Amino acid sequence: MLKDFECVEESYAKEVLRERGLRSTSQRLAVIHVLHESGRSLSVGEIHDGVRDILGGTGLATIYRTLETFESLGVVRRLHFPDGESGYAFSRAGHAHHMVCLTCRGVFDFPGCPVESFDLAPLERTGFRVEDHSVQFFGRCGGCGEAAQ
Amino acid sequence: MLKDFECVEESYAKEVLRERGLRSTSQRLAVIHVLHESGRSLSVGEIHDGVRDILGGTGLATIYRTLETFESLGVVRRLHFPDGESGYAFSRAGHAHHMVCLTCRGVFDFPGCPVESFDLAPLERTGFRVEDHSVQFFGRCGGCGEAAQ
DNA sequence: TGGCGAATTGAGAGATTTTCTCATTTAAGG
DNA sequence: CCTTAAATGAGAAAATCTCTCAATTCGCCA
Repeated sequence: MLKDFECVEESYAKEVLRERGLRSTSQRLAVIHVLHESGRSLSVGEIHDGVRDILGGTGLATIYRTLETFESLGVVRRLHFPDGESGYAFSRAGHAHHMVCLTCRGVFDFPGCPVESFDLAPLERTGFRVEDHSVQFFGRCGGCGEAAQ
Repeated sequence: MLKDFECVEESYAKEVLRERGLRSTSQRLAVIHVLHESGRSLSVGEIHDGVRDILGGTGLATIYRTLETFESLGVVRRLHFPDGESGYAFSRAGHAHHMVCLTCRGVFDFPGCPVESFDLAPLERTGFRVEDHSVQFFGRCGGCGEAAQ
C-alpha cells in the first residue's frame, strides 16, 4: 500500500516516526506524499483532499492530528502568509528557513540563517533570553515572477 | 469620549487613520488603547473584552474589522506563536521586528534587522525575488525568565 | 506467519472562530 | 447644524478546529 508512491521523503518520515516510537500509517505517509509532491504549501483542506484521492475516506481529524504530530517532529512546518492564510509544507528537519512565493505558495529552503551572524547581545542585555527565532522571506519565485511581466 | 484615556498611541493611530481618509471611531481608538495598555499581544477575545470594558456592547465583528484595518495600516501586527496560537500587538509602523515572550506574551521591539546584513544575492540567483521578510525572536522576558528559576 | 496489545483512525457531533448582512448609528466636512 | 457616506451592532451563517469512542491497524513477539 502506497508502495507505488514511496519516495525519499516518505522514507525519511518513516524513520523519524520509528525513532519516536510512532507508527507509520498509510494516512501519515499519504500526508507526506501529498505535501512533497505539490512542492508548495497546502491548506488543511487541500491536504485532506489529496489524501482522500490516494486512500479514500480519510477523516479530517486524522489530517489535523497528523499535521500536529509531524510539526512537533520538525517534518512539517506551518507557514503564515501576510494575507492571514496559513498552510503546511514539508520540511526536512533541522534548522531551515524558507522562501515563500506569494503567487503560487511554493516553498523553497534557503541556505544559511541571517540570525547566525546577528549580534544578540544587545537584545539579551534587556533581560530577554532568546530561545528560538523564525525567519521567512516572501516574494515571487522564478516562474511566477516572469509570468507577472 | 475616551479623552481620559488618550495617549500618544491613540494620537498616532488617529493621524494614520486621517491620512487614509478613515474615521477615528471610539471603537478603533479603544482597540489601540487596550492593545497598548496591555503591553503584550492579545487574542481577539481579549481585545473584545477589553473594548467592552471601556465602551460597553461592542460587536465582535467590529473588532475583527478594526484589527484588519489597523494591520493593513501597519499600526497593529498579528503574531503567530509556536504553539499555534496567535495574537495582535500594537506596533508603531515602519520596519520593526519583535521579541515575543512565550510566557507572558509580552511583545518588545528590537533594534536593527538581521536581514539587512544578510546577502540576498544567492537567494535571488535562484530566480526568487524577495519582496518582504519576517523575523521574530521567541524566548522569555526579564520578569518571566527570573520567575522560572 | 499469526495473534496480541496499544496506537491510530473514522465519523460525526460539538465547540470555537471568523465572516456576512443589513438596518441603524455616527464621524467629519460644508 | 445637516448631510452623506463610513462604520457599527446583532445575530445568523459559514468555516475551522476539537473531541469522543468504537473499530481498525501497526508492529512486536512467539
